Amino acid sequence: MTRKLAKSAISQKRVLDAAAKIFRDYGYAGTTMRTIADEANLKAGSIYYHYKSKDELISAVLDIGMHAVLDTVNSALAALPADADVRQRIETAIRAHLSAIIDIGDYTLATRRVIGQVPEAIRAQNMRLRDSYASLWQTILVDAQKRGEFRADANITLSRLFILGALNWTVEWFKPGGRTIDEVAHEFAAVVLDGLGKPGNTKSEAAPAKARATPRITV
Amino acid sequence: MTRKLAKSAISQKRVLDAAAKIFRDYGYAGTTMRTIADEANLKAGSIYYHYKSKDELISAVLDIGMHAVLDTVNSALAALPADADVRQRIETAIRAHLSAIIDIGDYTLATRRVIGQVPEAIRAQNMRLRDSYASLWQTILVDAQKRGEFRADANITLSRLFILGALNWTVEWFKPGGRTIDEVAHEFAAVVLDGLGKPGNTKSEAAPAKARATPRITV
DNA sequence: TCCAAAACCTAACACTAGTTAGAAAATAAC
DNA sequence: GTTATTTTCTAACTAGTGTTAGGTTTTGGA
Repeated sequence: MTRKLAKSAISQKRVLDAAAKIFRDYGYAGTTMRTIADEANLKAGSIYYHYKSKDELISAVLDIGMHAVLDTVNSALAALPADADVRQRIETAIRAHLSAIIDIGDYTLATRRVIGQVPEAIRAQNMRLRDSYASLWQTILVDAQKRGEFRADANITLSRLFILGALNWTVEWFKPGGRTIDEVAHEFAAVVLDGLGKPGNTKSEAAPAKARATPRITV
Repeated sequence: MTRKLAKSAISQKRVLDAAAKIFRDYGYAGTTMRTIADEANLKAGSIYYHYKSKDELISAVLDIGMHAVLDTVNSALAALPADADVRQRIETAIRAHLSAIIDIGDYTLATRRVIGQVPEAIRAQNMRLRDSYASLWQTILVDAQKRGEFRADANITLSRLFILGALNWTVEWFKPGGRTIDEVAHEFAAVVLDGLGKPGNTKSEAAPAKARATPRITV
């Protein structure tokens, strides 16, 4: 029956690339099949030969975007020597993450930008990947703490959320042509590992955190 | 002429509240005047008695949301004793920021969620406020560094972007009923000031950062 | 009670959305 | 070239968009 499988794959890729770019720029609801079609140099109706709905398109973009981050960070870590210390691991992971969400393509950018506005069903489907990625970081951090290279009282889960949040938000301000990714990654790693405070000046648990006279705002 | 100024303000507020909530849930393009109207218990056409366009609505929401963060953090800092140390200032600012974007209402949430997908003209208008807020943090951090309470080699601008990114991303994972804001703020402040590494183990500038054998990913 | 201003609603406008059926063009094996 | 298959386009449909003009109800002071 199927005598050929043709270059359908080529324009399917073209459509997907266009979709990623447009989703990134206009958000989920703001993206139009006709805009994607323009970008991919065909007509809106033709998209449906490759993808059977807008939701299937965004779904594909999200999967690719998430996998890109996961795979990039994973292989960057795998390429490290076995005896790499925490600082190397953290900075490498940060640099790989930033590279993925900034340089590798529009997929990761689109993913970070639209993940909050996509239909619930699609977001749920993307959750497994997000969880995998979270686990990757959690493992790095927990291991480091077990090996005694982190403060014993550090809350790893909250710290991970803090770090990944900062990394993800980078897409909102990073402009190519300014700072390099290496520069940013190095400074971020410094904050994560050393903090801003002067070494020796740390008194995390001894801080007068509970007995202050400041207003509690709303909470 | 104007014999009364009436409770127009009341339903104007009702419309605005509804708008904030819907914008937060569905994004800019995904939000419908009719959906907002439903939430505010009136018809779509009636919204135009209070606001003359959808853009004016989102604009109002953005302004309020941004002001809420700015004012909350500002007054929390002002309420601190004059001799408050860096740790107190940072933790207070973090707690106030988190309180604002999580508790004070849907406005800040909507602001954080849609700021990237709003028409350029509106985003530009909101920039002044964003810049003011950035300056506030920049001042705190620069002052601390001048007073010698921070590492001298810390890049304040990048650190500020790191911190604010992490704080802003909180809206993506924070669920009321789980961790308290105080808890999160305390741990975040600890990371910012002390880092995750063990005190005394810091070697930020002496780190073998440039001469590693790891792949540079794409960059 | 009256009445003008305020607040809201109805019904529609012009437009655009995602999607589809069927025709047309491009493609590749024979 | 012939022909079956793949790929694209055209043209439309329905549903929903922001917005508006004009009418209706509500409101509160006289």
